[in-house]
Amino acid sequence: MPNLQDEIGKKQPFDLAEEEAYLNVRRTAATLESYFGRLFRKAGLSEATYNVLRILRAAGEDGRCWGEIRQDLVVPVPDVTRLIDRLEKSGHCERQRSVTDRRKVYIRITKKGLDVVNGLDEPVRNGLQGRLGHMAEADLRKLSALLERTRDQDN
Amino acid sequence: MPNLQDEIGKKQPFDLAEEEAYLNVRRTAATLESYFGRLFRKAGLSEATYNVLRILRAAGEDGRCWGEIRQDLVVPVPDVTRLIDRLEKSGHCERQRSVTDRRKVYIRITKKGLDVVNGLDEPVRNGLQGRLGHMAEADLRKLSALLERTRDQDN
DNA sequence: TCTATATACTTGTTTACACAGATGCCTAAC
DNA sequence: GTTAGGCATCTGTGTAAACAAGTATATAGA
Repeated sequence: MPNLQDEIGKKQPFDLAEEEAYLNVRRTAATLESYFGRLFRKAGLSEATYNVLRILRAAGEDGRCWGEIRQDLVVPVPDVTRLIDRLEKSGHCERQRSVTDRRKVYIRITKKGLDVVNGLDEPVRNGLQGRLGHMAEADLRKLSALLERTRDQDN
Repeated sequence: MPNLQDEIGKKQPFDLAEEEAYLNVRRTAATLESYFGRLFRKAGLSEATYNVLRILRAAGEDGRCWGEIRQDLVVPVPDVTRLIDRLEKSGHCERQRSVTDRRKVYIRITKKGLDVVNGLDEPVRNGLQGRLGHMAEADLRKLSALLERTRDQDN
């Protein structure tokens, strides 16, 4: 039963519910990121590159262009170009300039990239269930709903 | 009403409640991090250095040593040494080797550092209320409780 | 058609992160 | 008092993030 107040050795309870929520979000994210980051690294990926490969897998043969990938990313990344540079260099994806609009570059996943993401499906699913599966589905949905409300005030 | 499924252009709804929760946590954290990161950068700090300064402010005159700071950080940072190097270089804190145990290094906040953190109290509070204040306190506490449960299965 | 502006992406550069291994100091057993 | 082992912190090195500025292509108005 890790309570944040104890975890970080805080003396007084949180006065502001907003602050408590903020810190809990950040800490939980860091915990999950650390776990899945290790998992991805074993496969030679970072969380960001893994997510790009998932986007490319979903896009299929058509591929997806720079700006779309940038939009799709759950956690925004400022430097998508070099992230794709790395994936291309390691053979997980390939670039192809659009013929209709030569500014655009379409990116497709390769066989190698597909194999890597597919191979991660089961570990990821197991990881999710191992770390979050102890909670009832209703509580998880409730959590998601509250987090979405947290983002209502965007900018 | 930003729904994650729409935000990232996902076609099908999430099959796994765990995955939905995971992605929501990550995205919400990134959103908050981005907002407060900008706020801290205006004052010449990163989120990590700001948090260290808060820890040092709470420690007062006694200061706090490397390992304690590392423990206290809400979001773990592997390289606390150079983080403190930077804070020392910019004059926000100072090191002092312990006399009783010369392995330990106590770090104290300086006047300059104190001024910077104090000056951020109000903007941070405003930011928290601006971004999360639209939610009822009960919902925020509920959110915190659910997030803490998320971390029950640790490691 | 020529130019201005917007769009899509790339490159440069500085700074920070991440991991492994090294150093210096303390504690306690022999 | 000497040595073994552990602890607290630092350093080296490669990789990635962050921010700003640049290039090439397209679009739209005079």
